Amino acid sequence: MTTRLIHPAKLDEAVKIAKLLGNKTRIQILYLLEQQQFNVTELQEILHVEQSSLSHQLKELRDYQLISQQRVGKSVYYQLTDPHILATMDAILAHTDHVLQGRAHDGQPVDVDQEI
Amino acid sequence: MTTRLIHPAKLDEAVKIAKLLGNKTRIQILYLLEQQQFNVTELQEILHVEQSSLSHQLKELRDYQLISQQRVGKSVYYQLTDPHILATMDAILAHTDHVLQGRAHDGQPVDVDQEI
DNA sequence: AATTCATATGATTTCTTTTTCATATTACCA
DNA sequence: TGGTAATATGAAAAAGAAATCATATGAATT
Repeated sequence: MTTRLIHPAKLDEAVKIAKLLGNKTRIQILYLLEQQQFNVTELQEILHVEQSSLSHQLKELRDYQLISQQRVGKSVYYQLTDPHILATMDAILAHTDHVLQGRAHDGQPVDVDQEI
Repeated sequence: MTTRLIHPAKLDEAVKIAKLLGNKTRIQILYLLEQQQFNVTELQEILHVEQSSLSHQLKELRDYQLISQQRVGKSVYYQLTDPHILATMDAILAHTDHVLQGRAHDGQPVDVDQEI
């Protein structure tokens, strides 16, 4: 019987993506930018993350080319570069639903999104 | 315009899953167990990971109920508990392909899997 | 041109994850 | 029953990621 492993280069890449998504702030940023573009101040207010910290996170997403910047006067707007990542995020969120459903023993439906 | 955020509980869960997949050994374990069950020694040999280290990784996957154990004599066999995770993994691997294709400038097709 | 607002960056500190080491547990075998 | 093979576990060490702090940059405003 022949056993397959994930090819090393592919594996590295997969781990990188998963790590990027393995952070609250970064997931929320992607989730927000899916809806529209935001500048850094707006993201800061929505996410309650400190300026520098947010900036560092944005850099990670930029470095991986998931988002891109565009300067408008004093502010910098961010948008999704690679909508393909949304499919991956959706898969994770779908799994999340699956898990939350499965573990919700009180029969209450799980509230999925939150308006702000 | 109304902006949506991911609900906190869901977000936490999503981050957990993503983190679990954000590790070479753990992804490979899931990829292997998708194919068949393996005991710890077999996994060790295939993955070249030290016994204790592997055992700790298996525990994480167990704790999150992605895999389960079954003792057979002296050895312990592991299997996937929640095949739903495979959809998530596939999405990540698909994104990986997308990225590797995009960055492959030499026109060479990217070798995806590896037999062992 | 000096000041202020928005954002970025590098270095340091703090927190988290992973590995390693030593030891425990459980089953099999002589 | 004592020994050994397979796996698990807790604690400590090492490696990695995130937050914080101080400062830099770049555009607007006075």
